Amino acid sequence: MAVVSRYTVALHALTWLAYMSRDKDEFFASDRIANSVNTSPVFIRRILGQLAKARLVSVQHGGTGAGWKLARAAEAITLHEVYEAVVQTPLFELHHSGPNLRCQIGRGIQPALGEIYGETEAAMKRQLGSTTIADLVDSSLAHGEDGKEQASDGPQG
Amino acid sequence: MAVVSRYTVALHALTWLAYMSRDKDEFFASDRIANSVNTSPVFIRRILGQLAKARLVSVQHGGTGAGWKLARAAEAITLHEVYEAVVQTPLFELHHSGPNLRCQIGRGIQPALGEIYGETEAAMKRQLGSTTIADLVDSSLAHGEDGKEQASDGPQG
DNA sequence: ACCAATGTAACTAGAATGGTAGCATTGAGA
DNA sequence: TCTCAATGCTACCATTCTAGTTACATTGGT
Repeated sequence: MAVVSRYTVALHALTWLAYMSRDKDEFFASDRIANSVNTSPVFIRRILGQLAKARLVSVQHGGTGAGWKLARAAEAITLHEVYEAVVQTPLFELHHSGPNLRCQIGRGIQPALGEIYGETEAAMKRQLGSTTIADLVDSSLAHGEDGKEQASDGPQG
Repeated sequence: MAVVSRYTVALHALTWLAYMSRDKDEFFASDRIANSVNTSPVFIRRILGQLAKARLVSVQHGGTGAGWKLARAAEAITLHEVYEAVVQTPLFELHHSGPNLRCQIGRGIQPALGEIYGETEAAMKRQLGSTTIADLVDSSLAHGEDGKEQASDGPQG
């Protein structure tokens, strides 16, 4: 498999928040985000909680206007920051059970792979750093134009 | 989690085969490779079978000298090729259950992410393409120098 | 005080990974 | 032709991870 869909959900949530914040600057409940992403509110809250720890979103716990909103302008949040906030595990896994250390190759393969895996993950993150949530909003709106016939009850679906 | 350890095992196996082939050009059994990687021969055979389909290794099915060897020089096998041979799933997962298509963002987010994910995976593969199995052999040997005291019963240990 | 919303823990179903066992097949060598 | 070491393949299992669900305590405007 691959990078978990948690990352996709995080990006979707942030993109949705950025889009909704264009009209009014308020907090939005996890139910509404979950509705757009088509998942459970608890799952959304778990992920947004991680984004809040990374200071990418602000949270309002109680009261009538409780919910979430971006902590910064969408132009100032890169996909790389979101990745760091949501994904903790390294991109490449090493051996489940360590290699045989009595073997010449087995002794050196892990540090050798560690270097290469590190460079590769860095290249991936460099690419993610070149896109922002604002870019994602624009791109999503451009791609969403086609199927307009299904739009019915507003942007939050 | 991340890219499965299958990829690490594939690289380890190829590196080991490249190292062993420096002395004699013969086929090596999956048992010996499994011993260095510290896993089961069946798992090794599953992975080497994929590498054989991609024409990266040759296989000898029966007879006394049955086993595996590199199909090309180690200098001519890039880590990108190994990745393509072993990993079929995309690097990033999209929504488990598709997003809400009645939402403006939900309608456009998947194609938008598809573009970005494609570019990111391409950047990762570009980086992997800059390293060969021969590089891995050299790097492994350099890193393995330190713990020489454990070397006892030969390189396949 | 009310109550809408979050935070969090526990439990579950489903999928994926890697290990194990069994058996048919291959093919060089005696 | 027979032997036998090795692969190919299938089925099954334990473990782990993901995401969904439920439940309940907590927060904090009104």
